[in-house]
Amino acid sequence: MTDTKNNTKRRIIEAANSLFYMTGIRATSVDAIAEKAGITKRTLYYHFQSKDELITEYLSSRDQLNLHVYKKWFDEQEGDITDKIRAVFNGIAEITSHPKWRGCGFQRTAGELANKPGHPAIKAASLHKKNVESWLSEEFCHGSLKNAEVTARYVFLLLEGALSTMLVHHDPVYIRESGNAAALLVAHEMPPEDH
Amino acid sequence: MTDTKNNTKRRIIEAANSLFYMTGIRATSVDAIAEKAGITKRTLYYHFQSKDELITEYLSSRDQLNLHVYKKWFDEQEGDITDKIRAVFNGIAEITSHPKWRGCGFQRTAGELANKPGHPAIKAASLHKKNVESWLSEEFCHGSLKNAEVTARYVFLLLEGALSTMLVHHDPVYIRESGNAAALLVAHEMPPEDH
DNA sequence: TTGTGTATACCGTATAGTGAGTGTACAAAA
DNA sequence: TTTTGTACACTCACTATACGGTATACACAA
Repeated sequence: MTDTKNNTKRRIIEAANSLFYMTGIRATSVDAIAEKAGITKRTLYYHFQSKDELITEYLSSRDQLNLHVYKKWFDEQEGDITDKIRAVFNGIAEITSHPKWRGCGFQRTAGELANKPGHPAIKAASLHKKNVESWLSEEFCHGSLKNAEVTARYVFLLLEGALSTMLVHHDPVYIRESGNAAALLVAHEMPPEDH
Repeated sequence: MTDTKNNTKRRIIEAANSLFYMTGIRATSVDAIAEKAGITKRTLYYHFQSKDELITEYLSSRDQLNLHVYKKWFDEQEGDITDKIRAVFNGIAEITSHPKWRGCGFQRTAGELANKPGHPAIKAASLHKKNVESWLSEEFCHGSLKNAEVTARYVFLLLEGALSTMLVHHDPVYIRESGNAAALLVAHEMPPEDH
């Protein structure tokens, strides 16, 4: 049945998501994923052609989910754009402080696959990051920022810097300070009546 | 002879450096390192207790080397601090555009070892990043910047963002724009007579 | 000077386990 | 009857590390 198929496939991706993220791509065996999904390895290979394909689908499945979290923090914050941007960084500071946080899955996967240029999973990571930047750019346009695109890129770069620094230092202060820098750059481009 | 010992040890670290960086930590076998160093695996284990120890020494050996490159770009650039900072980002844009560039080794190693909190190699990565930030802070102090420490952190975060973004997108434009943002934040803190 | 003990530096060969991916068979659904 | 989804048992290559053993060099006692 197609329904069963999708269900099994979803369970596999869920198991892959959890293990790839917590343990790392290379350190996670296909056996472990199959076991966690409650199926045989042979069944996994019925649904996916290879481990590489599974890696790619894992990352792709995270794209909109992660983006949605950022959007929620942004939208639910009262105030002007600097307040909303700060809210995103504060949100990140909070979730990355959780002991189960293991860095940005997209960055880490791209890092592990750095020896395989052109790997589809790297493209999935690239796409996700482009989506984050585009979203920022749109919000800044709607907010009538002067150099919306460039500013979005600055904020995006600070976001990436905050994430990768958190992975190394495990100190959320860096994320909040990154948010300060972002707010500063955004305020610099705000129309006069808002500031 | 101690001389021979150091020589062998250095050769091992050199081989480890090359393979760990190009291929990744987990994807590199101890066998491959021994072979590249031209020794037996038994000899490698005579000089190093474990693969983990080798990983740690590999990263530690890169700390001052990488920092020195940044310093050189900074020192050799004529002009004010914004010019010098831009020179650092331009230098990074150049080397990261080389086809053999595989991302920041410290970030990538921290990413691969994310499932082993407290791993000595992660501490080595953390130390290196602290050294980069401290160096920036010192330079900004000597340059009489107003909020030297905070500004150094901002620039550091942009640097990390530039490196991790380059790993995902392979587009050096991001690095130059990151340099623009850094220059902007630095200019904002410069004493009036210089600006 | 000669002999003996000990540390250094190295090699070749196991070993116990894990890795991704397959061949074949069986059951249920279409 | 054919297709679809699943399982068991397997291959073969690789992996970190352990073990047993050897050649050289130097220190000190006879």
